[in-house]
Amino acid sequence: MIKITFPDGSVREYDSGVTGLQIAESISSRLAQDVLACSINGKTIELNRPITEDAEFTLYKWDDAEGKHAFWHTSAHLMAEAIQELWPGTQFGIGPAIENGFYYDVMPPAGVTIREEDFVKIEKKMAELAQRKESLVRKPITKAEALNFFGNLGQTYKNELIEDLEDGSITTYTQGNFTDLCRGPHLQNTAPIKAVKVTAVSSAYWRGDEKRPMLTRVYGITFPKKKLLDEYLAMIEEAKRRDHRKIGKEMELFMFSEMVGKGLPMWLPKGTMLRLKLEEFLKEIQKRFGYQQVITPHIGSKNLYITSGHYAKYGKDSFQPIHTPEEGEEYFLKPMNCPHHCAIYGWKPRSYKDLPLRIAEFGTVYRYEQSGELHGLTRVRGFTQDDAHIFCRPEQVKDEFLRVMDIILIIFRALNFENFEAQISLRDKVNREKYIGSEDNWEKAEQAIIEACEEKGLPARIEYGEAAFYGPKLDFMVKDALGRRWQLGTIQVDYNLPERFQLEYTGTDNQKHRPVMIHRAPFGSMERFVAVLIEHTAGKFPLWLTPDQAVILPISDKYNDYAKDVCARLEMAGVRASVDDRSEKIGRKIRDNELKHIPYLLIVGEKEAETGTVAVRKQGEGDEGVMAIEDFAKKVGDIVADMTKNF
RNA sequence: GCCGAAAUAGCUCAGUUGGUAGAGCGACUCAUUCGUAAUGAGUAGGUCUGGGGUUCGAGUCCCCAUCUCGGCUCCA
Repeated sequence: MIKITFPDGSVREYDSGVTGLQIAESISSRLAQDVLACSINGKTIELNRPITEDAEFTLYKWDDAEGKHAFWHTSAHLMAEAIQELWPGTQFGIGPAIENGFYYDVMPPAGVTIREEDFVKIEKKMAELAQRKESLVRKPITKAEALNFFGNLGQTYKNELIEDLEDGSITTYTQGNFTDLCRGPHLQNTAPIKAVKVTAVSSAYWRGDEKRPMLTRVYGITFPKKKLLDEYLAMIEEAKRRDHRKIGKEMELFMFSEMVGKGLPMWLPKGTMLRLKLEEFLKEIQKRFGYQQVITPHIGSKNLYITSGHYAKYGKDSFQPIHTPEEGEEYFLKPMNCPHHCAIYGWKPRSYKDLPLRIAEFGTVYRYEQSGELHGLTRVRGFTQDDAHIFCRPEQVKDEFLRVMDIILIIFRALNFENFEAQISLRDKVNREKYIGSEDNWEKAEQAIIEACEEKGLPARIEYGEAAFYGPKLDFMVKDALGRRWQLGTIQVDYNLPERFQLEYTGTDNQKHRPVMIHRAPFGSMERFVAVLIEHTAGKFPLWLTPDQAVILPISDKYNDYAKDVCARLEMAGVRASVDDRSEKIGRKIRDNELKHIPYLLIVGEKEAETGTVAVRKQGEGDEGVMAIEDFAKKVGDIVADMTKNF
């Protein structure tokens, strides 16, 4: 008999050799039906693997990450089997489960290219194979046997993988006619795979190395129920609907121009209004938190970046220097604001009484991102950081962290980012020689960050080895309505730049000391933040932020003058409104969603013109009745005041 | 940067094996003066991203460039 301990701590006894499935059956038949994999002592295994020792035991269903992982990993094998049947002679690379589904890197036989047109063929074959309910048979195999087996099949990529494995740890899994090198875990058979979708085909270098051959990467996703697949596809559609590039065009927020250059966004009037609102909002908060605004130039001399160390590190892969008529004189577009701010700090002697010194700037920076990496507003070559640098004494780090966190939390609350999490990036636990700064200061700062998160009640994940060489950091991620994770705000401690720029302050002891520098950007960049905000809200910005709070629609040309009058009176009362008098087809405009991003539609006609009123329709909520112009303005004003009272 | 796929009117897209460039929406004009998911008629808009080539003939086939998209890699 062996003792099996369940996650709730209860213990049951089973015969040695019992399988996960049998344990599930002993609990309930329903559970046995739903369960996909299990784990013993934290290691996920198949349901049909005999358990021969006392163990901590967990069952995984679809809702568990481990269950999905086994499901999709098995699906990857299933897709490989399908591809092997469709294109015999295909060589296989690796085929892991990923966050949403799985992929397999394959090298089809010469002359074959897998294209989108082939997806249905692959899906059908996979569904057909899944219905055979083939078991996945696990087999330990020696290294020599493995090399021989895959060598005979001509699977050179597999053999390369095997070379790196340790003899005795190698297993294969076989379902039907397909055998794959794999350590598992898997479903015990392919029967639960009920809905199959091949989602994309792309290419990827073998082992991510651009000098190695290029394999075809086929992406797919599978589900135990067709309904789940439909939901997933609906979610993808929703994501497309929310795409900030699409909404940005519809709302006329920003544009790109081939002539200006790729990755260089231009903010249109409405987008600029939105951005300026955000900037004002943050400036107001920063004023309260003791920041001073500065402005620095868009270029800096080569010497500045040699001092900062960026020249040595990034010179070649960046925008190339700007030359002047003077021989040998070089300037660079600034890739960050820190060196300029360091220069401001160093401009005059500083006392401990001056610290913390907080200098802020909406600083536009230019970085030569790889062309393939550019994406809408989220990845661009010129963007504006809501940057600030805090110069403080080491013992002030925690306090400053708390204050920056306050700012970030105010912003998140104001913009309804409810699902956010934090990641603390600390030093590697072992290799510490690569980090600059004293052990004492690092220790202090790392503790400060952890404590600050605890004090704020912020659930934070600690990642060791993720810190930059110059200091630990805290990043904020928000999850949008589709569960996608976005990195926004960041707070970073820096011991490096103060050192390089020889920044000092005079302490109470009348000695010179090195200040600590904190970089922080609550939005990250205006571009990326607006992109995330668009996708998060699907273009329905909070009323205080949206470029158009109301559009006035005269029911006919006769009331155009009245509409303009309404608009003027609303603007005087602080409501951002515009008139749309291009035609009288109000109904169709509403139906065609031409006005879908406008919170309030105000319809005016004879009755309204006579009584000085507007007929108010709140988008998505319906008619709110006829009200006096000033009453509507007050209503909007009240809503905005209510939204912004906590800022 | 690499691999692949696109690029046609302001927008969304169609354009069959190479044979006169299309639709819907939008814009404009005229009529209609209309109350919340479709008023009617008409007009204007395109060197089919740019440049070469093949061909009697190229939106369509080939080459090069640009930009966009999906990935890879990268991200101070």
